[in-house]
Amino acid sequence: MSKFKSEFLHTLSERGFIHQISDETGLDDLLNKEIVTAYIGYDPTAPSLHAGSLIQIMMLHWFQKTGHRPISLMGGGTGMVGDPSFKDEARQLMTVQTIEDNIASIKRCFANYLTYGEGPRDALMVNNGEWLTKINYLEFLRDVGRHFSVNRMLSFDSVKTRIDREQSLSFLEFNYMILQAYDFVELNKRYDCRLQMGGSDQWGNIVNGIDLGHRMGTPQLYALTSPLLTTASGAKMGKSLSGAVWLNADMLSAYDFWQYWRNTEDADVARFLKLYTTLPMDEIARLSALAGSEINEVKKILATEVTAILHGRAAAEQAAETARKVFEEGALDSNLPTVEIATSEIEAGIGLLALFVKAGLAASNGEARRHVQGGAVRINDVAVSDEKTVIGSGEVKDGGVIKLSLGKKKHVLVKPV
RNA sequence: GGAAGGGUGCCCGAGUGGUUAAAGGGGACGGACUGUAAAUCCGUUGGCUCAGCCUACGUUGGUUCAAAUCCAACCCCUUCCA
Repeated sequence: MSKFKSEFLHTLSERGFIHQISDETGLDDLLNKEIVTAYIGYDPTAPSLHAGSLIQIMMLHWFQKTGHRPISLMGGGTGMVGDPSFKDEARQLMTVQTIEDNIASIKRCFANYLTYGEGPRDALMVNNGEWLTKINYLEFLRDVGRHFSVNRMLSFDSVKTRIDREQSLSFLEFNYMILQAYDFVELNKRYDCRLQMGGSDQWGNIVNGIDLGHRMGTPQLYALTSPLLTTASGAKMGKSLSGAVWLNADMLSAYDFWQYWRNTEDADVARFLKLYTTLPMDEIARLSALAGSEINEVKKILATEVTAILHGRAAAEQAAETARKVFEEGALDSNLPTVEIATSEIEAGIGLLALFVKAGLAASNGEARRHVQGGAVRINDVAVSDEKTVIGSGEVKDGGVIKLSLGKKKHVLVKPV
């Protein structure tokens, strides 16, 4: 039983997306009455978003699916400042070029979750650099700045971490929340945007936008935040065996993405099915009831469903099949991540350590050496304990590849070309 | 501009002349056990041509047989004063 009338809030509520809403009843009524426009902002701090942002993207997805118009806002302007919220220390400033490149790269993954276009319910891709870069400082201070109380801004939890740690909070960063508040007002003027969503760490920034709206004469604006997601054991979402779980395929293969979800903790499976897949709730309820060895099958479904939305159904099933061959049959599958290397190098013989570095399985010879000493290294599924081993063409198997394994889970094929 | 405190490895944090590639913790990675899970236990966690060598404690110089540790200048941060 949901207390919400609107399909959107009902869906988000039953799937566990909601942390806080500024005015539940007001927002519910509005959503029930008309097509609403909402936005979520993404700062271009890297060339790709990672799994930590996925929950936000899914919110926009459901927003559109339940009949409303989502805006994905690229922080081309705010990215030049850097959000200090809950950060221990200042971020490195990015160059304008980096920001632009990152935006171009980030944009690509959104099309898998949202339908963009010109229709009333089609999603919009907007860059706040459009208006932020044109701001005239004095005008801005007089029109917008006068509505902000520094006393109040200093009291926000989001900046307290910084203050408490006696880390410098520069004036530049301090302005971030003003710019984000202004974004909300600007998006209201331009697109009649009424709702801003985000992670719970964004609450202060969003509420600031609502306040600014009041003072600058917008209609009532609303805030909705999602819980800050950690895994059951407390780790932040989006980190994996080897770094961030990127959404862009050129930074993380569909196979590795699938693996990330396959390795979900038992305690997280039900929650993740609701948040990250679009499977119907009754199906999720059925899957969540499974336990013991069956939960492993559910994890595969989770992995395949999440991967299918991002990388396409075919790629997801391919990843599942590759994993099945590798883990359940111990076989070699040509769809494992592959690294090409010159045939001449193999024929001449290449040191084991150097090969692992080339394959991206180790950052340095020393790290590779330690892995060998730790007994983690296998070549063609045969454990290797001598770090001085030289790999030659004799190691190339039928498929024309050499299989390198680090631990039980990381496998890379080396292909001479 | 003045005064005081501070800048140590991925992060936190000990270390005030030699036995310090730097305690301890966290994180990460590997191994064992399992179910490609969690928990637990064990190991690793600067680089290299690895029983040896090189580089490292904000930066640059200096003192010394020997410096993260002492001195000088500079840079940056915090707090208070102007």
